[in-house]
Amino acid sequence: MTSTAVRLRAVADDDLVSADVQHLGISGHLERLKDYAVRLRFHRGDTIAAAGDAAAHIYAVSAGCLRLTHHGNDGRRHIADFLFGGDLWGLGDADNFALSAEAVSPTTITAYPRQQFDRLGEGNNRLRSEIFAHLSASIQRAHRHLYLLSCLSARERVATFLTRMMQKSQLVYGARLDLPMGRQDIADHLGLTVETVCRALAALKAESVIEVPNAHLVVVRDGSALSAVAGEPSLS
Amino acid sequence: MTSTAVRLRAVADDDLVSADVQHLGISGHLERLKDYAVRLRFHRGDTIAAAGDAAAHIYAVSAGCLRLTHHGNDGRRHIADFLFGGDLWGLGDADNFALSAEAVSPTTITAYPRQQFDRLGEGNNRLRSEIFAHLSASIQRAHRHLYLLSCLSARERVATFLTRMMQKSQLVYGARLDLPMGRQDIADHLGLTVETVCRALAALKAESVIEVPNAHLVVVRDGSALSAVAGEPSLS
DNA sequence: CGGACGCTTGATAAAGTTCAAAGAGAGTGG
DNA sequence: CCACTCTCTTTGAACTTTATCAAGCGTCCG
Repeated sequence: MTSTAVRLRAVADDDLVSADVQHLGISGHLERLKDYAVRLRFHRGDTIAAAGDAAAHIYAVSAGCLRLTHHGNDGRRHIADFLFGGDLWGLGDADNFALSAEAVSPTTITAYPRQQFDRLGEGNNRLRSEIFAHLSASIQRAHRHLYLLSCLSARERVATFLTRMMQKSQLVYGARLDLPMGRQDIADHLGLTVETVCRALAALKAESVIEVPNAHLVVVRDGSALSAVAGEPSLS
Repeated sequence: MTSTAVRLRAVADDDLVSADVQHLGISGHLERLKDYAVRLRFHRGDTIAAAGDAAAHIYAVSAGCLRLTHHGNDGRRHIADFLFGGDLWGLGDADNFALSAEAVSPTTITAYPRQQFDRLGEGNNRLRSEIFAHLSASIQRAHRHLYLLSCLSARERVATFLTRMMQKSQLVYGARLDLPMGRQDIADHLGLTVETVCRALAALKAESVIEVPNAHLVVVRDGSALSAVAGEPSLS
Protein backbone atom coordinates (compact mmCIF):
# COMPACT_ATOMS: atom_id res chain seq x y z
CA MET A 1 0.00 0.00 0.00
CA THR A 2 2.76 2.38 0.89
CA SER A 3 4.85 1.32 -2.02
CA THR A 4 1.88 1.93 -4.27
CA ALA A 5 1.48 5.45 -3.02
CA VAL A 6 5.15 6.15 -3.45
CA ARG A 7 5.18 4.76 -6.91
CA LEU A 8 2.23 6.84 -7.94
CA ARG A 9 3.69 9.99 -6.58
CA ALA A 10 6.89 9.37 -8.44
CA VAL A 11 5.00 8.57 -11.60
CA ALA A 12 2.62 11.46 -11.37
CA ASP A 13 5.04 14.33 -11.54
CA ASP A 14 4.72 14.48 -15.26
CA ASP A 15 6.63 16.36 -17.88
CA LEU A 16 9.94 14.95 -16.78
CA VAL A 17 9.59 11.67 -18.57
CA SER A 18 6.85 12.69 -20.91
CA ALA A 19 9.04 13.69 -23.81
CA ASP A 20 9.65 10.08 -24.79
CA VAL A 21 6.03 9.25 -24.19
CA GLN A 22 3.91 11.89 -25.82
CA HIS A 23 3.94 10.56 -29.33
CA LEU A 24 2.60 7.26 -28.08
CA GLY A 25 -0.47 8.91 -26.68
CA ILE A 26 -2.38 7.27 -23.88
CA SER A 27 -0.69 3.94 -24.47
CA GLY A 28 2.60 5.54 -23.57
CA HIS A 29 1.21 6.65 -20.25
CA LEU A 30 -0.28 3.25 -19.61
CA GLU A 31 3.20 1.87 -20.07
CA ARG A 32 4.09 3.43 -16.76
CA LEU A 33 1.52 1.23 -15.09
CA LYS A 34 2.97 -1.94 -16.51
CA ASP A 35 3.74 -3.30 -13.06
CA TYR A 36 0.03 -3.32 -12.35
CA ALA A 37 -0.97 -4.59 -15.75
CA VAL A 38 -2.46 -7.99 -16.37
CA ARG A 39 -2.16 -9.71 -19.71
CA LEU A 40 -5.22 -11.67 -20.80
CA ARG A 41 -5.96 -14.02 -23.67
CA PHE A 42 -9.36 -14.70 -25.15
CA HIS A 43 -10.76 -17.11 -27.69
CA ARG A 44 -13.17 -16.38 -30.46
CA GLY A 45 -16.53 -15.45 -28.94
CA ASP A 46 -15.32 -14.92 -25.38
CA THR A 47 -16.73 -12.00 -23.45
CA ILE A 48 -14.08 -9.69 -22.03
CA ALA A 49 -16.60 -7.77 -19.99
CA ALA A 50 -20.34 -7.32 -20.25
CA ALA A 51 -22.39 -4.14 -20.28
CA GLY A 52 -23.17 -3.20 -16.71
CA ASP A 53 -20.07 -4.81 -15.25
CA ALA A 54 -18.02 -2.67 -12.91
CA ALA A 55 -15.44 -0.87 -15.01
CA ALA A 56 -12.45 -1.69 -12.83
CA HIS A 57 -9.96 -1.76 -15.67
CA ILE A 58 -8.87 0.02 -18.78
CA TYR A 59 -8.23 -2.45 -21.57
CA ALA A 60 -5.64 -2.13 -24.28
CA VAL A 61 -5.91 -4.49 -27.22
CA SER A 62 -2.50 -5.94 -28.04
CA ALA A 63 -3.50 -8.19 -30.89
CA GLY A 64 -6.68 -9.58 -32.34
CA CYS A 65 -10.08 -8.01 -32.76
CA LEU A 66 -12.92 -7.11 -30.41
CA ARG A 67 -16.49 -6.09 -30.99
CA LEU A 68 -18.31 -3.63 -28.73
CA THR A 69 -21.93 -4.67 -28.59
CA HIS A 70 -25.21 -3.36 -27.30
CA HIS A 71 -27.91 -5.95 -26.69
CA GLY A 72 -31.56 -4.99 -26.74
CA ASN A 73 -34.16 -6.53 -24.50
CA ASP A 74 -35.46 -8.79 -27.22
CA GLY A 75 -32.24 -10.19 -28.57
CA ARG A 76 -31.53 -7.61 -31.20
CA ARG A 77 -27.90 -6.63 -31.26
CA HIS A 78 -25.93 -3.67 -32.47
CA ILE A 79 -22.17 -3.60 -32.81
CA ALA A 80 -21.03 -0.10 -32.01
CA ASP A 81 -17.45 -0.62 -33.07
CA PHE A 82 -14.61 -3.02 -33.72
CA LEU A 83 -11.31 -2.68 -31.89
CA PHE A 84 -7.89 -3.79 -33.09
CA GLY A 85 -4.35 -3.85 -31.79
CA GLY A 86 -3.48 -0.53 -30.19
CA ASP A 87 -7.08 0.43 -29.44
CA LEU A 88 -8.31 1.15 -25.93
CA TRP A 89 -11.56 0.36 -24.22
CA GLY A 90 -13.10 1.63 -21.02
CA LEU A 91 -11.73 5.17 -20.93
CA GLY A 92 -15.16 6.70 -21.05
CA ASP A 93 -16.83 4.24 -18.70
CA ALA A 94 -16.43 5.76 -15.27
CA ASP A 95 -18.54 3.34 -13.28
CA ASN A 96 -19.94 0.50 -15.33
CA PHE A 97 -19.33 -0.47 -18.91
CA ALA A 98 -21.97 0.81 -21.28
CA LEU A 99 -21.21 -1.86 -23.85
CA SER A 100 -20.05 -5.46 -23.86
CA ALA A 101 -16.71 -6.38 -25.35
CA GLU A 102 -16.33 -9.74 -27.05
CA ALA A 103 -13.45 -11.35 -28.86
CA VAL A 104 -14.00 -11.65 -32.60
CA SER A 105 -10.76 -13.51 -33.08
CA PRO A 106 -8.17 -14.86 -30.64
CA THR A 107 -7.18 -11.74 -28.79
CA THR A 108 -4.55 -10.57 -26.35
CA ILE A 109 -5.47 -7.74 -24.04
CA THR A 110 -3.66 -5.83 -21.34
CA ALA A 111 -5.78 -4.71 -18.40
CA TYR A 112 -4.73 -1.70 -16.31
CA PRO A 113 -6.43 -0.94 -13.00
CA ARG A 114 -8.67 2.05 -13.47
CA GLN A 115 -7.97 3.41 -10.03
CA GLN A 116 -4.27 3.66 -10.69
CA PHE A 117 -4.93 5.10 -14.09
CA ASP A 118 -7.18 7.79 -12.69
CA ARG A 119 -4.58 8.71 -10.13
CA LEU A 120 -2.01 8.92 -12.88
CA GLY A 121 -4.25 11.39 -14.65
CA GLU A 122 -4.74 13.58 -11.62
CA GLY A 123 -1.21 14.89 -11.77
CA ASN A 124 -0.73 14.84 -15.49
CA ASN A 125 -2.15 17.51 -17.74
CA ARG A 126 -0.91 15.93 -20.90
CA LEU A 127 -2.52 12.62 -20.13
CA ARG A 128 -5.79 14.30 -19.27
CA SER A 129 -5.84 16.19 -22.52
CA GLU A 130 -5.13 12.96 -24.36
CA ILE A 131 -8.02 11.28 -22.60
CA PHE A 132 -10.16 14.23 -23.57
CA ALA A 133 -9.05 13.90 -27.16
CA HIS A 134 -9.79 10.18 -27.07
CA LEU A 135 -13.32 10.79 -25.85
CA SER A 136 -13.86 13.50 -28.44
CA ALA A 137 -12.69 11.14 -31.13
CA SER A 138 -15.10 8.48 -29.85
CA ILE A 139 -17.95 10.93 -30.12
CA GLN A 140 -16.97 11.87 -33.63
CA ARG A 141 -16.72 8.25 -34.66
CA ALA A 142 -20.14 7.63 -33.22
CA HIS A 143 -21.56 10.60 -35.12
CA ARG A 144 -20.10 9.41 -38.39
CA HIS A 145 -21.70 6.05 -37.79
CA LEU A 146 -25.01 7.71 -36.96
CA TYR A 147 -24.83 9.34 -40.37
CA LEU A 148 -24.07 6.01 -42.01
CA LEU A 149 -27.05 4.34 -40.36
CA SER A 150 -29.35 7.27 -40.90
CA CYS A 151 -28.59 8.22 -44.47
CA LEU A 152 -26.71 5.57 -46.44
CA SER A 153 -28.04 2.69 -48.52
CA ALA A 154 -26.94 -0.90 -47.94
CA ARG A 155 -24.46 -0.67 -50.78
CA GLU A 156 -23.02 2.58 -49.47
CA ARG A 157 -22.79 1.21 -45.95
CA VAL A 158 -20.81 -1.81 -47.01
CA ALA A 159 -18.48 0.25 -49.15
CA THR A 160 -18.00 2.73 -46.32
CA PHE A 161 -17.34 -0.10 -43.93
CA LEU A 162 -14.60 -1.45 -46.16
CA THR A 163 -12.93 1.92 -46.55
CA ARG A 164 -13.03 2.53 -42.82
CA MET A 165 -11.60 -0.86 -42.09
CA MET A 166 -8.78 -0.12 -44.46
CA GLN A 167 -8.03 3.11 -42.65
CA LYS A 168 -8.37 1.65 -39.23
CA SER A 169 -7.04 -1.83 -39.06
CA GLN A 170 -3.45 -2.77 -39.41
CA LEU A 171 -4.62 -5.75 -41.35
CA VAL A 172 -4.16 -4.10 -44.71
CA TYR A 173 -1.31 -5.31 -46.87
CA GLY A 174 -1.42 -3.44 -50.10
CA ALA A 175 -5.01 -3.80 -51.14
CA ARG A 176 -5.55 -6.95 -49.11
CA LEU A 177 -7.96 -6.36 -46.26
CA ASP A 178 -8.38 -8.98 -43.57
CA LEU A 179 -11.83 -9.06 -42.02
CA PRO A 180 -11.67 -11.10 -38.84
CA MET A 181 -15.36 -10.60 -38.08
CA GLY A 182 -18.11 -12.68 -39.62
CA ARG A 183 -20.86 -11.49 -41.92
CA GLN A 184 -23.34 -11.40 -39.05
CA ASP A 185 -21.04 -9.05 -37.15
CA ILE A 186 -20.73 -6.77 -40.16
CA ALA A 187 -24.50 -6.82 -40.58
CA ASP A 188 -25.10 -5.92 -36.94
CA HIS A 189 -22.60 -3.12 -37.25
CA LEU A 190 -24.22 -1.68 -40.36
CA GLY A 191 -27.85 -2.16 -39.41
CA LEU A 192 -28.44 -4.72 -42.16
CA THR A 193 -29.04 -8.44 -42.44
CA VAL A 194 -26.39 -11.00 -43.30
CA GLU A 195 -27.98 -11.61 -46.66
CA THR A 196 -27.94 -7.96 -47.59
CA VAL A 197 -24.26 -7.67 -46.67
CA CYS A 198 -23.50 -10.68 -48.83
CA ARG A 199 -25.42 -9.27 -51.75
CA ALA A 200 -23.73 -5.87 -51.48
CA LEU A 201 -20.33 -7.57 -51.47
CA ALA A 202 -21.38 -9.74 -54.37
CA ALA A 203 -22.44 -6.66 -56.32
CA LEU A 204 -19.13 -4.89 -55.69
CA LYS A 205 -17.40 -8.06 -56.75
CA ALA A 206 -19.44 -8.27 -59.93
CA GLU A 207 -18.38 -4.70 -60.73
CA SER A 208 -14.72 -5.66 -60.23
CA VAL A 209 -14.38 -3.14 -57.41
CA ILE A 210 -13.29 -5.85 -55.02
CA GLU A 211 -12.37 -9.50 -54.98
CA VAL A 212 -13.41 -11.86 -52.21
CA PRO A 213 -11.02 -14.83 -52.20
CA ASN A 214 -12.58 -16.05 -48.99
CA ALA A 215 -15.05 -14.83 -46.44
CA HIS A 216 -12.40 -13.14 -44.31
CA LEU A 217 -10.37 -11.53 -47.03
CA VAL A 218 -11.22 -8.71 -49.40
CA VAL A 219 -8.89 -7.47 -52.09
CA VAL A 220 -9.65 -3.93 -53.15
CA ARG A 221 -9.18 -3.79 -56.88
CA ASP A 222 -10.47 -0.28 -57.48
CA GLY A 223 -10.03 1.84 -54.38
CA SER A 224 -11.33 5.05 -55.90
CA ALA A 225 -14.46 3.31 -57.11
CA LEU A 226 -14.95 1.99 -53.63
CA SER A 227 -14.54 5.45 -52.14
CA ALA A 228 -16.96 6.80 -54.68
CA VAL A 229 -19.60 4.29 -53.66
CA ALA A 230 -18.88 5.12 -50.04
CA GLY A 231 -19.49 8.77 -50.80
CA GLU A 232 -16.18 9.78 -49.29
CA PRO A 233 -14.21 11.22 -52.18
CA SER A 234 -11.53 12.42 -49.80
CA LEU A 235 -11.03 10.76 -46.47
CA SER A 236 -12.59 12.92 -43.82
CA MET B 1 -5.43 41.40 -19.66
CA THR B 2 -4.02 41.64 -16.18
CA SER B 3 -7.43 41.76 -14.63
CA THR B 4 -8.35 38.69 -16.59
CA ALA B 5 -5.42 36.75 -15.23
CA VAL B 6 -6.19 37.85 -11.68
CA ARG B 7 -9.80 36.93 -12.02
CA LEU B 8 -8.96 33.51 -13.32
CA ARG B 9 -6.51 32.83 -10.57
CA ALA B 10 -9.07 33.83 -8.01
CA VAL B 11 -11.70 31.72 -9.66
CA ALA B 12 -9.54 28.70 -10.20
CA ASP B 13 -8.74 27.82 -6.65
CA ASP B 14 -11.72 25.58 -6.46
CA ASP B 15 -13.44 23.85 -3.60
CA LEU B 16 -13.92 27.07 -1.69
CA VAL B 17 -16.98 28.18 -3.59
CA SER B 18 -17.85 24.87 -5.12
CA ALA B 19 -20.29 23.75 -2.46
CA ASP B 20 -23.01 26.00 -3.78
CA VAL B 21 -22.14 25.13 -7.30
CA GLN B 22 -21.75 21.41 -7.54
CA HIS B 23 -25.37 20.49 -7.89
CA LEU B 24 -25.63 22.77 -10.88
CA GLY B 25 -22.97 20.82 -12.72
CA ILE B 26 -21.03 22.52 -15.45
CA SER B 27 -23.52 25.34 -15.74
CA GLY B 28 -22.67 26.35 -12.22
CA HIS B 29 -19.04 26.68 -13.14
CA LEU B 30 -19.88 28.60 -16.26
CA GLU B 31 -21.69 31.02 -14.03
CA ARG B 32 -18.30 32.15 -12.78
CA LEU B 33 -17.45 33.27 -16.29
CA LYS B 34 -20.53 35.42 -16.61
CA ASP B 35 -18.47 38.58 -17.04
CA TYR B 36 -17.09 37.10 -20.25
CA ALA B 37 -20.38 35.67 -21.41
CA VAL B 38 -22.28 36.94 -24.41
CA ARG B 39 -25.98 36.48 -24.72
CA LEU B 40 -27.24 35.72 -28.21
CA ARG B 41 -30.67 35.44 -29.79
CA PHE B 42 -31.52 33.44 -32.86
CA HIS B 43 -34.55 33.04 -35.05
CA ARG B 44 -36.02 29.85 -36.38
CA GLY B 45 -33.58 28.35 -38.88
CA ASP B 46 -30.58 30.47 -37.96
CA THR B 47 -27.20 28.80 -37.80
CA ILE B 48 -25.42 29.30 -34.48
CA ALA B 49 -22.22 27.78 -35.79
CA ALA B 50 -21.43 25.48 -38.68
CA ALA B 51 -19.44 22.27 -38.70
CA GLY B 52 -15.79 23.12 -39.22
CA ASP B 53 -16.02 26.55 -37.62
CA ALA B 54 -13.43 27.35 -35.01
CA ALA B 55 -14.84 26.30 -31.66
CA ALA B 56 -14.03 29.50 -29.82
CA HIS B 57 -16.99 29.30 -27.47
CA ILE B 58 -18.96 26.98 -25.28
CA TYR B 59 -22.66 27.49 -25.77
CA ALA B 60 -25.33 27.13 -23.14
CA VAL B 61 -28.92 27.05 -24.32
CA SER B 62 -31.04 29.32 -22.13
CA ALA B 63 -34.35 28.84 -23.87
CA GLY B 64 -35.59 27.43 -27.13
CA CYS B 65 -34.45 24.43 -29.12
CA LEU B 66 -31.41 23.65 -31.26
CA ARG B 67 -30.64 20.86 -33.67
CA LEU B 68 -27.14 19.47 -34.13
CA THR B 69 -26.79 18.44 -37.74
CA HIS B 70 -24.36 16.59 -39.93
CA HIS B 71 -24.57 17.35 -43.65
CA GLY B 72 -23.38 14.84 -46.19
CA ASN B 73 -21.71 15.81 -49.45
CA ASP B 74 -24.85 15.23 -51.45
CA GLY B 75 -27.37 17.11 -49.34
CA ARG B 76 -28.43 14.27 -47.09
CA ARG B 77 -28.74 15.39 -43.52
CA HIS B 78 -28.70 13.70 -40.16
CA ILE B 79 -29.74 15.36 -36.94
CA ALA B 80 -27.57 13.95 -34.19
CA ASP B 81 -29.48 15.54 -31.35
CA PHE B 82 -31.81 18.26 -30.17
CA LEU B 83 -30.79 20.63 -27.41
CA PHE B 84 -33.07 22.45 -24.99
CA GLY B 85 -32.76 24.96 -22.19
CA GLY B 86 -29.95 23.96 -19.86
CA ASP B 87 -28.08 21.92 -22.45
CA LEU B 88 -24.53 22.68 -23.47
CA TRP B 89 -22.78 22.50 -26.79
CA GLY B 90 -19.13 22.57 -27.74
CA LEU B 91 -17.59 20.87 -24.73
CA GLY B 92 -16.23 18.03 -26.80
CA ASP B 93 -15.11 20.14 -29.74
CA ALA B 94 -11.55 21.11 -28.95
CA ASP B 95 -10.64 22.77 -32.21
CA ASN B 96 -13.47 22.94 -34.68
CA PHE B 97 -17.11 22.02 -34.33
CA ALA B 98 -17.90 18.56 -35.61
CA LEU B 99 -21.55 19.39 -36.15
CA SER B 100 -23.59 22.44 -37.07
CA ALA B 101 -26.02 23.94 -34.59
CA GLU B 102 -29.19 25.53 -35.89
CA ALA B 103 -32.13 27.11 -34.13
CA VAL B 104 -35.31 25.06 -34.35
CA SER B 105 -37.32 27.70 -32.57
CA PRO B 106 -36.48 31.22 -31.37
CA THR B 107 -33.58 30.55 -29.07
CA THR B 108 -31.50 32.36 -26.50
CA ILE B 109 -27.95 31.18 -26.01
CA THR B 110 -25.11 32.22 -23.75
CA ALA B 111 -21.63 31.94 -25.24
CA TYR B 112 -18.61 31.52 -22.98
CA PRO B 113 -15.08 31.90 -24.33
CA ARG B 114 -13.52 28.49 -24.56
CA GLN B 115 -10.10 29.73 -23.63
CA GLN B 116 -11.32 31.07 -20.30
CA PHE B 117 -13.31 27.94 -19.75
CA ASP B 118 -10.32 25.72 -20.34
CA ARG B 119 -8.26 27.74 -17.92
CA LEU B 120 -11.02 27.41 -15.38
CA GLY B 121 -10.80 23.69 -15.76
CA GLU B 122 -7.06 23.55 -15.32
CA GLY B 123 -7.27 24.30 -11.65
CA ASN B 124 -10.54 22.63 -10.89
CA ASN B 125 -10.81 18.89 -10.44
CA ARG B 126 -14.51 18.90 -9.91
CA LEU B 127 -15.17 20.78 -13.11
CA ARG B 128 -12.92 18.45 -15.04
CA SER B 129 -14.69 15.41 -13.76
CA GLU B 130 -18.00 16.99 -14.68
CA ILE B 131 -16.73 17.64 -18.18
CA PHE B 132 -15.62 14.04 -18.32
CA ALA B 133 -19.05 12.91 -17.19
CA HIS B 134 -20.65 15.14 -19.78
CA LEU B 135 -18.59 13.61 -22.57
CA SER B 136 -19.30 10.10 -21.31
CA ALA B 137 -22.99 10.87 -21.30
CA SER B 138 -22.72 12.18 -24.87
CA ILE B 139 -21.13 8.93 -25.94
CA GLN B 140 -23.82 6.90 -24.24
CA ARG B 141 -26.54 8.98 -25.84
CA ALA B 142 -24.92 8.45 -29.21
CA HIS B 143 -24.72 4.70 -28.63
CA ARG B 144 -28.38 4.51 -27.69
CA HIS B 145 -29.21 6.32 -30.88
CA LEU B 146 -27.01 3.98 -32.87
CA TYR B 147 -29.08 1.15 -31.50
CA LEU B 148 -32.27 2.94 -32.45
CA LEU B 149 -31.10 3.47 -36.02
CA SER B 150 -29.63 0.02 -36.35
CA CYS B 151 -32.32 -2.15 -34.81
CA LEU B 152 -35.68 -0.43 -34.43
CA SER B 153 -38.59 -0.22 -36.86
CA ALA B 154 -40.13 3.08 -37.89
CA ARG B 155 -42.92 2.65 -35.39
CA GLU B 156 -40.51 1.86 -32.59
CA ARG B 157 -38.27 4.77 -33.50
CA VAL B 158 -41.08 7.28 -33.33
CA ALA B 159 -42.34 5.88 -30.03
CA THR B 160 -38.83 5.93 -28.62
CA PHE B 161 -38.37 9.47 -29.82
CA LEU B 162 -41.50 10.57 -28.01
CA THR B 163 -40.49 8.90 -24.76
CA ARG B 164 -37.02 10.42 -24.93
CA MET B 165 -38.39 13.84 -25.60
CA MET B 166 -40.63 13.48 -22.58
CA GLN B 167 -37.65 12.59 -20.44
CA LYS B 168 -35.42 15.23 -21.86
CA SER B 169 -37.30 18.37 -22.61
CA GLN B 170 -38.82 20.62 -20.06
CA LEU B 171 -41.69 21.05 -22.42
CA VAL B 172 -43.80 18.40 -20.82
CA TYR B 173 -46.81 19.51 -18.84
CA GLY B 174 -48.59 16.45 -17.60
CA ALA B 175 -48.93 14.37 -20.70
CA ARG B 176 -48.63 17.32 -23.06
CA LEU B 177 -45.43 17.21 -25.05
CA ASP B 178 -44.39 20.21 -27.05
CA LEU B 179 -42.38 19.37 -30.17
CA PRO B 180 -40.76 22.53 -31.45
CA MET B 181 -39.10 20.75 -34.36
CA GLY B 182 -40.85 19.97 -37.61
CA ARG B 183 -41.59 16.56 -39.05
CA GLN B 184 -38.64 16.79 -41.39
CA ASP B 185 -36.35 17.33 -38.42
CA ILE B 186 -37.80 14.33 -36.63
CA ALA B 187 -37.39 12.26 -39.78
CA ASP B 188 -33.76 13.28 -40.20
CA HIS B 189 -33.13 12.44 -36.57
CA LEU B 190 -34.70 9.00 -36.83
CA GLY B 191 -33.38 8.02 -40.24
CA LEU B 192 -36.83 8.01 -41.82
CA THR B 193 -38.80 10.10 -44.29
CA VAL B 194 -41.34 12.74 -43.30
CA GLU B 195 -44.15 10.59 -44.62
CA THR B 196 -43.13 7.61 -42.54
CA VAL B 197 -42.98 9.73 -39.40
CA CYS B 198 -46.46 11.05 -40.12
CA ARG B 199 -47.81 7.57 -40.69
CA ALA B 200 -46.27 6.23 -37.50
CA LEU B 201 -47.80 9.08 -35.53
CA ALA B 202 -51.13 8.51 -37.26
CA ALA B 203 -51.00 4.84 -36.30
CA LEU B 204 -50.29 5.61 -32.65
CA LYS B 205 -53.11 8.12 -32.78
CA ALA B 206 -55.47 5.54 -34.28
CA GLU B 207 -54.61 3.20 -31.41
CA SER B 208 -55.41 5.95 -28.90
CA VAL B 209 -51.87 5.88 -27.55
CA ILE B 210 -51.43 9.57 -28.34
CA GLU B 211 -53.40 12.54 -29.53
CA VAL B 212 -52.03 15.11 -31.93
CA PRO B 213 -54.01 18.35 -31.50
CA ASN B 214 -51.58 20.11 -33.82
CA ALA B 215 -48.29 19.38 -35.49
CA HIS B 216 -46.22 20.67 -32.57
CA LEU B 217 -48.14 19.14 -29.73
CA VAL B 218 -48.56 15.52 -28.70
CA VAL B 219 -50.70 14.42 -25.82
CA VAL B 220 -49.67 11.06 -24.44
CA ARG B 221 -52.84 9.23 -23.58
CA ASP B 222 -51.31 5.86 -22.74
CA GLY B 223 -47.74 6.26 -21.56
CA SER B 224 -47.14 2.61 -20.78
CA ALA B 225 -48.37 1.57 -24.21
CA LEU B 226 -45.98 4.10 -25.69
CA SER B 227 -43.09 2.72 -23.65
CA ALA B 228 -44.04 -0.78 -24.70
CA VAL B 229 -43.89 0.17 -28.36
CA ALA B 230 -40.58 1.89 -27.70
CA GLY B 231 -39.27 -1.34 -26.23
CA GLU B 232 -38.18 0.40 -23.06
CA PRO B 233 -40.31 -1.11 -20.31
CA SER B 234 -38.23 0.65 -17.70
CA LEU B 235 -36.33 3.77 -18.59
CA SER B 236 -32.72 2.84 -19.12
C1' DC C 1 -13.19 -37.39 -42.76
C1' DG C 2 -17.55 -35.88 -41.14
C1' DG C 3 -20.53 -32.71 -39.41
C1' DA C 4 -21.71 -28.25 -38.09
C1' DC C 5 -21.58 -23.71 -38.85
C1' DG C 6 -21.28 -19.75 -41.56
C1' DC C 7 -21.64 -18.00 -46.23
C1' DT C 8 -24.05 -17.38 -50.49
C1' DT C 9 -27.80 -17.19 -53.67
C1' DG C 10 -32.76 -17.38 -54.92
C1' DA C 11 -37.73 -16.38 -54.31
C1' DT C 12 -41.14 -14.03 -51.83
C1' DA C 13 -42.95 -10.67 -48.66
C1' DA C 14 -42.93 -6.66 -45.99
C1' DA C 15 -41.47 -2.25 -44.68
C1' DG C 16 -40.38 2.12 -46.01
C1' DT C 17 -39.56 5.38 -49.84
C1' DT C 18 -41.00 8.02 -53.60
C1' DC C 19 -44.26 10.51 -56.16
C1' DA C 20 -48.48 13.04 -56.04
C1' DA C 21 -52.04 15.86 -54.27
C1' DA C 22 -54.98 17.74 -50.91
C1' DG C 23 -55.45 20.07 -46.33
C1' DA C 24 -54.04 22.91 -42.43
C1' DG C 25 -51.47 26.79 -40.18
C1' DA C 26 -48.81 30.65 -39.77
C1' DG C 27 -47.23 34.85 -41.27
C1' DT C 28 -47.76 38.91 -44.54
C1' DG C 29 -49.55 42.55 -46.93
C1' DG C 30 -53.43 44.94 -48.47
C1' DC D 1 -58.93 42.53 -39.85
C1' DC D 2 -59.28 39.58 -43.51
C1' DA D 3 -57.61 37.25 -47.45
C1' DC D 4 -53.76 35.33 -49.62
C1' DT D 5 -49.88 32.69 -50.06
C1' DC D 6 -46.31 29.90 -48.73
C1' DT D 7 -44.74 26.21 -46.20
C1' DC D 8 -45.46 22.25 -43.58
C1' DT D 9 -48.27 18.29 -42.70
C1' DT D 10 -51.09 14.56 -43.90
C1' DT D 11 -52.96 10.90 -46.70
C1' DG D 12 -53.03 7.89 -50.87
C1' DA D 13 -50.94 4.83 -54.46
C1' DA D 14 -47.13 2.80 -56.81
C1' DC D 15 -42.61 1.36 -56.48
C1' DT D 16 -37.92 0.10 -54.45
C1' DT D 17 -35.16 -1.62 -51.19
C1' DT D 18 -34.29 -4.62 -47.79
C1' DA D 19 -35.92 -8.35 -44.80
C1' DT D 20 -37.55 -12.89 -44.50
C1' DC D 21 -37.79 -17.59 -45.67
C1' DA D 22 -35.55 -21.43 -47.83
C1' DA D 23 -32.06 -24.23 -49.76
C1' DG D 24 -27.44 -25.34 -51.37
C1' DC D 25 -22.52 -24.76 -50.81
C1' DG D 26 -18.07 -24.31 -48.80
C1' DT D 27 -14.99 -24.46 -45.20
C1' DC D 28 -13.11 -24.98 -40.98
C1' DC D 29 -12.78 -27.43 -36.80
C1' DG D 30 -13.06 -31.21 -34.16
